[in-house]
Amino acid sequence: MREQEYKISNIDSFELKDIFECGQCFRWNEQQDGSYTGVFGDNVLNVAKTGNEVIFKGICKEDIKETVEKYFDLNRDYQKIKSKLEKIDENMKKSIEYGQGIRILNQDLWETIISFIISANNNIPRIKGIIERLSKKYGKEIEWNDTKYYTFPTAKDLKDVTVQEYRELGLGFRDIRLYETTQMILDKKVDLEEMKNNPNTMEVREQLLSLSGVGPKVADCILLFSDLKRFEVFPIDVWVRRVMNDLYIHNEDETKVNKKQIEKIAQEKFGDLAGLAQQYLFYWRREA
DNA sequence: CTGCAGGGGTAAA
DNA sequence: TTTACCCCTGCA
Repeated sequence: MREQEYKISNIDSFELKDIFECGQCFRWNEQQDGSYTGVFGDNVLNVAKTGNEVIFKGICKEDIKETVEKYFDLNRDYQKIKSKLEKIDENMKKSIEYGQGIRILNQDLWETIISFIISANNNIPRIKGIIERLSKKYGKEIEWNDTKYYTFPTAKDLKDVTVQEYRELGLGFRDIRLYETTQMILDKKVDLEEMKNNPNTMEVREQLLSLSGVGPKVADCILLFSDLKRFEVFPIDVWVRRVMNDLYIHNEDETKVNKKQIEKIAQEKFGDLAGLAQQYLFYWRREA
């Protein structure tokens, strides 16, 4: 554990707000000066951007350059992906213009599973609150700049936590789901390491769906936002349903739009980049 | 002030 | 295909 710093100049597709507010993560918070501080793995990092320079600094377990490159997906050519998506239609072009600085983080699989189970039928401020309380109570403390931060608890950390204790943290009806999923993962009924090595996304998806509290939407978010990094999935929530209906389907009642129909259009239009297309459309529709 | 819908869905009926 | 679910917020 040591304080480190790393700077990058002239990086494309990297805007703090786009990355941290596009709905993929819950543990990054904006600071007074516009920078963001967050916890991931055993790291506490602050990210600031001034002009065309991005500065990462904080407590980092391994080498900060490698840590940052992996977590922020820096080795992927977003420019190339975006220029491909832009050609699809005017809507896609507009949404990419709006969220041009998005990068899809490589978040820890276990943390992503638990976080998105918590996200079900829930709103962001409350999701963030629950995750903070969970980390504070069961995670590991890391102090930096006179502030205490807490790592996301591991499956082992949660081994003996009861359903009632989850309820007291404010998890609501998600308490039992968190408990059951933690046990399933500890018992290796679902093997997370094996998943990362399995190139068959639909097979991995099925395994995720067997976890308590993981339905189609949560499974797709996990596939896209975790270090599984499967860009061909297309998570459909109320906002995506809304934007897809507005743009391509034009049904009078958006809540009645068939999921299969949305999936078909997404597959045809965006193919193996559907996940990223979804993120631009989602962010654009929700924020703009 | 009270009542109620709705929020980045899931599971069970 | 429909409905309840915990908790919080916004609004009638």
